[in-house]
Amino acid sequence: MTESIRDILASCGFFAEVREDSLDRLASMARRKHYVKGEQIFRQGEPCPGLFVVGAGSVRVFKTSPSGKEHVLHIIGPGETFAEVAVIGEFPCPAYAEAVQETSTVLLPSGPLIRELESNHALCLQLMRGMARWVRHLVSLMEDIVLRDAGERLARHLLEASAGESQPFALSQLKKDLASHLNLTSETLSRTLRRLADAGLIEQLGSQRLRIIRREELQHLADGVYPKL
Amino acid sequence: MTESIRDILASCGFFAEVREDSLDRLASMARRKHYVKGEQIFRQGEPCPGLFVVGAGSVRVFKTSPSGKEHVLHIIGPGETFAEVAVIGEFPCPAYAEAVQETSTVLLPSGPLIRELESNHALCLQLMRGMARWVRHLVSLMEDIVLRDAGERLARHLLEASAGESQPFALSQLKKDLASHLNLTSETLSRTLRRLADAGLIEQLGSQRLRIIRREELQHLADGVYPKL
DNA sequence: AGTCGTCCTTGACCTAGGTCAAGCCGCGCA
DNA sequence: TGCGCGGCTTGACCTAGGTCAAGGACGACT
Repeated sequence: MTESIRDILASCGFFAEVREDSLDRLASMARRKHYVKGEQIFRQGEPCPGLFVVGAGSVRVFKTSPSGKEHVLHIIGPGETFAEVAVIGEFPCPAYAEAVQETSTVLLPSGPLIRELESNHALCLQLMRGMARWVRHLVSLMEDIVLRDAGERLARHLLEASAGESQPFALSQLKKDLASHLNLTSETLSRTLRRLADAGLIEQLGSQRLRIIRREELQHLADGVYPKL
Repeated sequence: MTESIRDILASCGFFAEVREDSLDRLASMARRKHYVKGEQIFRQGEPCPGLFVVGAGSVRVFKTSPSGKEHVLHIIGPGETFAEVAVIGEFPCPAYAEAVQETSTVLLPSGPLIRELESNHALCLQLMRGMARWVRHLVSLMEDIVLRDAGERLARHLLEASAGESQPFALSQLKKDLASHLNLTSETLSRTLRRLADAGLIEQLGSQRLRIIRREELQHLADGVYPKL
């Protein structure tokens, strides 16, 4: 819990290949920020304070519509970062961020970080690759939302979240947040899980854990080959 | 039409701040590629040939679902680039690309470009900023699709496409492609345009041009404040 | 001028998924 | 040990937008 700034930065993929001395420089410009459950980290439209690295806890990044609906873009866990895009593009926060639980982060303030980027080529390359991954993820999320129905979307998500193995695993977020991420209501998510369970493709173990029983068929469903349900 | 490779690169925002000598290096590694109307440029899943810069014409970048539906991510016009993300992330083409019309492009092959990036800091910064913009655009498209209804989506698109002024302007793409981009069917797009026209917010001039009449109200509609239609 | 091939428009109908309402479950707290 | 509250489930109903089908407009060839 009381990891040092250095430790948290080092645990983050973005800074994996950065040289020791520049890691020190980054650490010296960084501040720790701590948030209680439900606390707002920043609001859409605010100037972006900098790049956040999560040390412990998790953060919900989401957008809202005028009518009050919200869409969670991403849940960020330990070792992951957020707001990097706004820092680099130097535009205001494009979304809201809020702590799901008690969360500790490291903040690399925009100004110094941008200056560091001007001179630190390795860091620049890293961030660029990180952003490329983020774009790919976004595009694939969009693809899901636009091209697939609820069942296919959910199947794809479960396959990815289960990380390959057929052991029971925990959803890394509340069902309602997962539903929002997949652009579903929690009611529909609930019903869809039920159908998968009834068809014997998965098994629900309590409300946060589940197990994939017939990975093969779930994969077919995700690919849209399966005769639906 | 027969602009030089240099000219096309120079016309592209990405390379605006790149020094003369590295622009020369880039030009020397580049090849021209020319496509006829409807020709495939690359297919999803193929290794990415490199970064494309459009000189003339336009390119449709889209994804398809197993069931055959397609979603156009972006229409790329002169001076714009595509496939940069795949080059930088070194993953396969994440979508299909196809020439909408007769199109000429410059291709900067992946290998040499990546090597150039390793040593060219200015180029690296440029590409990073370009990607940040692309992420912002993607997020805002997603926001539209997920949080807004057909009317709001269309209103937002029109306001953006009209580039501020109240002059008549041309849609930069076929209506069916625009519909797909906004995740609508062309039927719904047609009906929605009709409603806007009936309400006197816009005027349709032929099938590719239109004019915004009551920008104010269109803006309200886009913002979701307007009492719908 | 005629014919074909796109694209666009319009109408009638349908359905995936959202909305609303009720009840249940599980956990933290007194 | 009971209470309250947030999250989850289920059912009944509704609607935005998709699907299907039938023209209409317009340009590119012959």
